[in-house]
Amino acid sequence: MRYSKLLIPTLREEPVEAEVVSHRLMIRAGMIRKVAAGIYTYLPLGLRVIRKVEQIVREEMNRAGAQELLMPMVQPAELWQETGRWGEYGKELLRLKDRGEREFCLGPTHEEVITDLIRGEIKSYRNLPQILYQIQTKFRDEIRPRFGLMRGREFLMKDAYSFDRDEQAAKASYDKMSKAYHRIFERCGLKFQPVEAESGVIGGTYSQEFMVLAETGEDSLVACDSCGFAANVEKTQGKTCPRCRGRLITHRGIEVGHVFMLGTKYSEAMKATFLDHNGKEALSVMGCYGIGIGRTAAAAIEQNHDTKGIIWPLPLAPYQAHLIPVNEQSERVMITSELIYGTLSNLGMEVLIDDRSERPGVKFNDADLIGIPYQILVGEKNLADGRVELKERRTGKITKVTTEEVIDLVKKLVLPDARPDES
RNA sequence: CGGGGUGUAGCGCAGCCUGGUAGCGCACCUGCCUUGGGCGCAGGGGGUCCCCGGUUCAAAUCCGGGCACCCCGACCA
Repeated sequence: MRYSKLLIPTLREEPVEAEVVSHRLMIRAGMIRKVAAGIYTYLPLGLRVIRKVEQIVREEMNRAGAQELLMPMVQPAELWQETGRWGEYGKELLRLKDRGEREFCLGPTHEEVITDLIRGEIKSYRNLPQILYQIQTKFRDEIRPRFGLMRGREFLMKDAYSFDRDEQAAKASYDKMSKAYHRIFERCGLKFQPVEAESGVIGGTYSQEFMVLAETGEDSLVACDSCGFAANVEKTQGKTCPRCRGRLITHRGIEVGHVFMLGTKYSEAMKATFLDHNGKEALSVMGCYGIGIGRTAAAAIEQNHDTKGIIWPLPLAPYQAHLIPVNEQSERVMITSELIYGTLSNLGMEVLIDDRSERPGVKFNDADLIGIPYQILVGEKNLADGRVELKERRTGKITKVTTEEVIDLVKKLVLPDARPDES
């Protein structure tokens, strides 16, 4: 894509409202803009990153045998009254009435809706297990939204729900999802730690949180230095590991995913039953599994940035290569740039070419801020020797090579991770 | 929801105490100039001073009420 045609409103100055680095950098890099407290517009660059996260999540959910569906954001009060959560959920549940004075809420989660679906459609053990997921906008009227996409009121979440014939089968679904989560966060290029956790308002028997390790994280977790046990702080008292009595070390983290064994809490309340192989009525055993999409993107920035800006892990980068003609008035620079741009694009790469009529310093600084992992600099200076520069954003390392070589190099660096361009 | 703070141009702020022509930097537009790290010169556009009410000859400024947003504490992907 051509920079001059894109809406990427970068800012030189620090937005004062933003406290944490991911929030600041997302605003400065022109990825998001605030509409109201905890409610944001994703600009083109931000949306591309969101789509990258979504796509990885989608691929791994599908690989694990989950099926994608899409449920409504507006949900009728009746379903919530059935489980008793209309009364329990409190002010975080944003309630509204339609023109006929019927009560609804904006969905903060979808156990009621999915259980309603399944009880109507699944009547036999032969149709179990079912794992269904969606990537959808949630609304939780948080007491105090903050930190940009890290804790918004409106946010994108992948939520999955499993239905099984018994505890044992449910555990298998749970393990499948847990394994998928490991793959997802690995593929996103994040350092993370699964921890044992409480199950909170969602209810259920046990749960695991997936924490991205970052100093600025809102959550604390403890990890054993000898046996690998890890838990969130509420779950563990004491300084010694409950498993092996080793030493527990505290870390900060950002909760990006959560897997729950729900048991029969919802199937019982909503009478989601099926006939087992003896023809006897039985309750579905459920699990639910969330991933904060925007929060994952924000966590990636918390973990990958420097004083100049964002350093995207390649799989989440809005573009894979950032081509900078240093002086767009030089014919030679432009011819070489266009050649590289065309060739890389034809190879299926996502290339951003900065064709703006800006001074070099502006382009360099914007490039470092936006944080695309590979920059290709084309300027008179090196072109005199028939060379261009390949700069790695993370290390700042510059390699001077010929045009043919840079195409070959970037191809090798980028294509093993290349995904089809969804836009 | 409690405590603290802010609301003036797209962004960052000054002006408010002591009422009297609404300002500065960045960004934006035009022209010239410049092109390897956020150039330079000249000209220019842009404001319900958060909203409602009050005091006053006169309110961004003083008073009352409301709203929004930010920060600190208990819940959550």
